[in-house]
Amino acid sequence: MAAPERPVVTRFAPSPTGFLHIGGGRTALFNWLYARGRGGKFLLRIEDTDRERSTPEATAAILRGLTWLGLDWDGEVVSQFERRERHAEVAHQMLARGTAYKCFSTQEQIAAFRAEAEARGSYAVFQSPWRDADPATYPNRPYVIRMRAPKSGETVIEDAVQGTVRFKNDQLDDVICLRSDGTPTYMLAVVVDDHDMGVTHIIRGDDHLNNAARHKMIYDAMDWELPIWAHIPLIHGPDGKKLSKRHGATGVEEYQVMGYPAAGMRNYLTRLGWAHLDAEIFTTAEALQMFDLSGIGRAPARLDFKKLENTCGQHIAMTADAALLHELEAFLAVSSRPALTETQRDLLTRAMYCVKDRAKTFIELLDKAHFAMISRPIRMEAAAEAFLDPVSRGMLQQLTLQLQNADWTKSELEPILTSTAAEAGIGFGKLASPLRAALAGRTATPSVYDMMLVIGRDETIARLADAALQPLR
RNA sequence: GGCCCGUUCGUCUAUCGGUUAGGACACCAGGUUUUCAACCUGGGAAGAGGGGUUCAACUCCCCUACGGGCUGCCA
Repeated sequence: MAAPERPVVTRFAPSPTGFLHIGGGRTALFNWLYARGRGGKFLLRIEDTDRERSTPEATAAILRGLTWLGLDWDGEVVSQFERRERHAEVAHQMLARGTAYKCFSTQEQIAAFRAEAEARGSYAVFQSPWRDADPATYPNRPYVIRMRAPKSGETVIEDAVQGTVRFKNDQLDDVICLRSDGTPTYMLAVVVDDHDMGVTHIIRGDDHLNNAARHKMIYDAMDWELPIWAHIPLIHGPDGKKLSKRHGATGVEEYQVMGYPAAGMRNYLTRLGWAHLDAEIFTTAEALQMFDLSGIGRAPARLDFKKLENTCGQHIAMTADAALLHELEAFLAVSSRPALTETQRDLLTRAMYCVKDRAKTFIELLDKAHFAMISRPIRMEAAAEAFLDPVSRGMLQQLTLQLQNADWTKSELEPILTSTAAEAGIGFGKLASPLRAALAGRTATPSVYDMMLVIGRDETIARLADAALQPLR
């Protein structure tokens, strides 16, 4: 076990082969929470050693995704590819220490070995004939550097999530550390980088649990201090299968475009596969206080969009108006929607109090605030127009007269509306519906009082007049 | 095939040998109501199956079933 007083250093190490996957985002979040909650460092390394599949566009997309989620990293982004000399250096150190050896077996020979084993019905791991060969017999052709792994006994991983996991060493082959072209493999590169970067806690997907045994052997071969491993289960789709495109959005940025607030995403993702008693809705500051490896579950969790929406809705409701407006404008930009005009921004600010506790996404927020964003003459939906029959129009005209000199407060408006309805001998709903139609051109809106207060007296009276003049169909 | 991991309401989960198995989302019913929501009240809903260990098992052990991962000169 590592010394507990070592300052915490975590890292996120994605391969730049596409956008930031939602599962990767959660892995990054867990690492970030763990480090930041303990005054530690959170590092970012791009595992770009696969030159065929790695692209700068993917790296940029990953950085954007992390930034949107609010996961800031310490120091420069590390490129694994740029550290290849160092990896090769370590491979040669292993050679010098005798914990690795040169293997001259060709890929054809290895493939033939596997094919033969499979034909016999056995699945033996490849045993290099060069492991104990006399250097005098080395041929003059390219070779790989393989780790000299222990052949008997077992390798034990103490995992903070999975517990004690034991691997029989005869199940593990001598992993290749350096390819025949002199480039490092993932197996070597991760260990060297994590060691050099001082990573103390490796929180990653449990698809790497098996690899941890091989990683440990490399740490041991170099006499390096072991990190704490925490292998977390992957996220699955609603049907319990591995999350894929057919489940809908898999990229973090897609969620941004769908209008989910980052704080809600963080909350939801934190709770997905992690729990602290009954904590459900919390701020990031609270999450930093609570988050711990011991709260991580061992079973894969399924994405539940309904719960995501609920969580996001609660975050929108509890976010301060100014911050909400700021994030909304960022949303408009990334979702290629028109930016707010000065007037719209002003009206939206005034409308925020009556729309934010009903919206689950920024798209819904905008929709609820529709009445405040439009300008005359407003477009009238057919269902709304249906409320503007001659009788209702007469009533609205009556109402307009009363509004001319009213104080524009809810306590003043309320008796005016109720008495207008009472004098007409109808329920309040019969007045509210045409009024709503006249004010918003829709049938579903915030309360008529809120709308009137937000748009003000002049605009209210103007819209009522427009409605009265609207040609009957 | 081998190795490794997992399995509590539909979903996310609490429980860390003794609970009427709790909460949240979702769902259903009722209430409130000027629309949509929101909100309030109530309700149904779970320990994969089988063996052990124990006075006592969701909790510990084993087997089976099912799901997932690894088994590359990919990461």
